[in-house]
Parts: sequence; C-alpha cells; structure tokens
Amino acid sequence: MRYPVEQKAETHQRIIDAAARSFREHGSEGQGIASLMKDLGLTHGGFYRHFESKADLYVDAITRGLDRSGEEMVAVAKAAPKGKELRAIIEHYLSAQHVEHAGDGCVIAALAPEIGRQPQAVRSSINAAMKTYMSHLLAFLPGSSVVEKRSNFLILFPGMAGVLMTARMMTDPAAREEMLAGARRFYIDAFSREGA
Amino acid sequence: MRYPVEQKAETHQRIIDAAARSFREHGSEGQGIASLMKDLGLTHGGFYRHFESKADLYVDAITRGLDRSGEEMVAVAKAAPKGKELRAIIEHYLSAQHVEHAGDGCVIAALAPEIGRQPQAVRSSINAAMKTYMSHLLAFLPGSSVVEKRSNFLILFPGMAGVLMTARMMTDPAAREEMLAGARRFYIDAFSREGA
DNA sequence: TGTACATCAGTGAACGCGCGTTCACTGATGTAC
DNA sequence: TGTACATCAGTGAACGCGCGTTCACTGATGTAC
Repeated sequence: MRYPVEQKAETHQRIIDAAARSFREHGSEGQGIASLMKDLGLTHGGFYRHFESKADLYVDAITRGLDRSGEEMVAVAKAAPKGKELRAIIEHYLSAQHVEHAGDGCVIAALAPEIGRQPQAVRSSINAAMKTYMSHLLAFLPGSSVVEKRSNFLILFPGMAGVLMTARMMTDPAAREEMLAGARRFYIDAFSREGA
Repeated sequence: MRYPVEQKAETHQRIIDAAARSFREHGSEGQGIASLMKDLGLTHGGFYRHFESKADLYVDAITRGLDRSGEEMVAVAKAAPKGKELRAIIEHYLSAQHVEHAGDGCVIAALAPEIGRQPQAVRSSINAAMKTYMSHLLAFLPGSSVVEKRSNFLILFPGMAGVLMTARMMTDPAAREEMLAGARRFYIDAFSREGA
C-alpha cells in the first residue's frame, strides 16, 4: 500500500536510531536486521527500501550515535556552573549511569575496537563524525590554542573511554566504582582548572 | 589413528595460541572454528576433543593473551635502564608497532567492549586474569602503597588502551602518530618520575 | 469533480551461506596377556 | 618377545540455525486526464 508522505523519512530515522542504540548495546553483530525491524513493528524486507546493506546502516548509525552524544555532552557542559563545564563533562562521562547504559552512551567506548577493524572507507566516514564530535567540545577544553585543545581532547576522551570500557568488564561493583571515582579525580585534576 | 603421547597437550596449546591471536586481530566472531583449525593444519571436528565449545575456548584464549602480554610488559620493563621501567612500558604500549599489530598486542585494547558484553561467568574468569596481569606490573607503578599503585594502574592502563583503540580507528597516519606522541608525553609526565 | 492508472513503503516466503556442533569412522600407538 | 585388543586425536560428511539479502506481491495514496 501507499503510505503517508512523510512516513518514509520518519521510518528511515527510526531505523537509524534503533540501530545506533542496538549496535552500542550488543555490538553491530549482536542483533540481526529482522529482529531490529521487528522492534520497530516492521518486517525485514522493508529494510532494503531504506539502506543498501547492513554496512550502509552501520556508518549512519555510528554517525547518529556520535552526533547525539556530542549534543548531550554540550548540553551537560552548558547546564554546569560557569568554569565547571569540563568537570561536569568528566563526571557525566565517568558516571555509573554511563557504565550501565551503553545503549545511549559513548559510541567509542561501546565499539572502538570493531570500528578499528572496519574497511578504510567506513572508518573514513566515521572519522569525519568523530571530528565533528570533537569540534563541538573543544571550547570546554584547556589550552591557549586550538592545537593545544585538540591535543588535550585526544588524551582526555580516549582515556575516559578506556576507563568506561574497563569498568564495563569488571564484575565487582565496588572495585568498579572505586576505579571510576579515581579516574574522575585524576582527569578533573589534570584537565579542569576549577578542580574543587 | 593414535597420536604421540604429548601431542594432545601440544595441539591444545596451539589452538589457544591461534585463537588468542585471531580474536585480538579479528574479534571473537571474525574467524570460525573450521578456519582456525585449518590454519593449524587440522580439521574442525577435532576441536571438540579439546574444548567443550567456542565459548570455552574464549576464556582460555583471552587469559592466554593477557598472560603473554603481561610477560612481555614485564620483560620490557626489566630491559629498561633503572628508574625508567614505567617510561619503557608506556613507550612500548603506545607505539606505532602496537597500533598496527593488534594480534599480539593488548587484549583489552583489542576486545574490551565485547568482553564487557559477555555473561557474568565469562567476565569473572577474565577478571581473574586481569588481576594477575595487574599484579605483575604493580611493581613498576608510582605510589607508596599497593592501594595507591593499584589506583594508578587503573588510570594509566585503561587510559592507554583507550588511546590505542582510538589510534586504530584513525585513518590519517599523521594525526594518529601525533596523538600517540602526545599521549606518551602526557602519561610519562603524569606517572613516570624519571620523565626525561 | 470523477475515474483510471502509477507509485512505492512495507510484507513475508524463499535464497544461499557460513556458522557451531555432532558423530560414525580411522588407524597408529599403548596395554594386557 | 609376540599377539590381540583397546584407546582416542583427528577426519570429514552432515545437522540445524540464523544471518543478510532478494523478490513477487499488496494496496492506499498521489497524479493525470
């Protein structure tokens, strides 16, 4: 049947959103197309009216995830008291909440190694999205030039992602929280001037 | 046919070694049992004389990988001039070599998110291997007590893993090397007393 | 305004494929006598 | 020491299954006249 005009674009976005969440939560091979579409109340055949292949969706979903969490980080910073923006970002990123909800958390912390294994073309598109992510957050980083801010970003964010992933591997909740707290202290001290 | 007596144990070890490398290089779902056994000059049927399932092999392979790279890190430290052990570890971990050879590199940097998605029982065994890894390296970390050393370890190593994974995602070799160099400087400065 | 036709998002059966796993079999070596 | 038999690491055909993908079909809406 013919569907209302705006519906296609809407469905397209819903697929990307669902994939962005599913890939982060279960890995990109954790859920199949059929199951993903079913979660949206659709059947798998229709998927190919929206994407050429699952690999095609992959890039869009990763990009969407990066965009969304970039926006969220900026929102967190803007909601923080003046001078405490980066501190708020660090505390938000390294929270127990973030550890427990990979599905709407950082894409890098959820998928970095498998992104690293993607073909050059896929990684290239994702790199562009990563640059956008970085550019929105640079304002909150210490440094007297963009080069310096960028350099600091590329230590802080990968570092925090590593801590988050490690926390997700840990089975002992107390050890996990201790580690998070230590990392928060360390990164706030190292990068956020207004530490206290 | 009946095979020489020591052969079973030997084959068992060879399977674990091959899996440890393959899982780190391609992810644990990147290569099937049949292909893995074929690389060893064997057929897939024999696999089940050694392991109950692929999941069973998973734990052994991850453990093996952690043990081996733990040993390597200790060797690197011991080969370094007195007082520069941690510096040597950091430079070795954050090297272009390590970025390019995931197969015999750090297990965490290669597989952390997918380990985080494993069932509790699997993660629990892997946590034990991680603790062993950590215990062998604690001697080279700053801190006046084990608690302090442990706390430093849990910032340094996850942080470096995050940097390594991020480097592996990057398509621009210059940007990658710049990032690695910056991270080396940062971590040496933050954790290795004899910086220069 | 009313009618005929084209469109195309979504359906669901069917496809080939690779996966993990099973199992009857092989046959050189170890063991029992 | 020689013979008969048991063992069991490794073989390779076969299994069920879920995957990504294809395709003939549906039918409400948009468009042409």
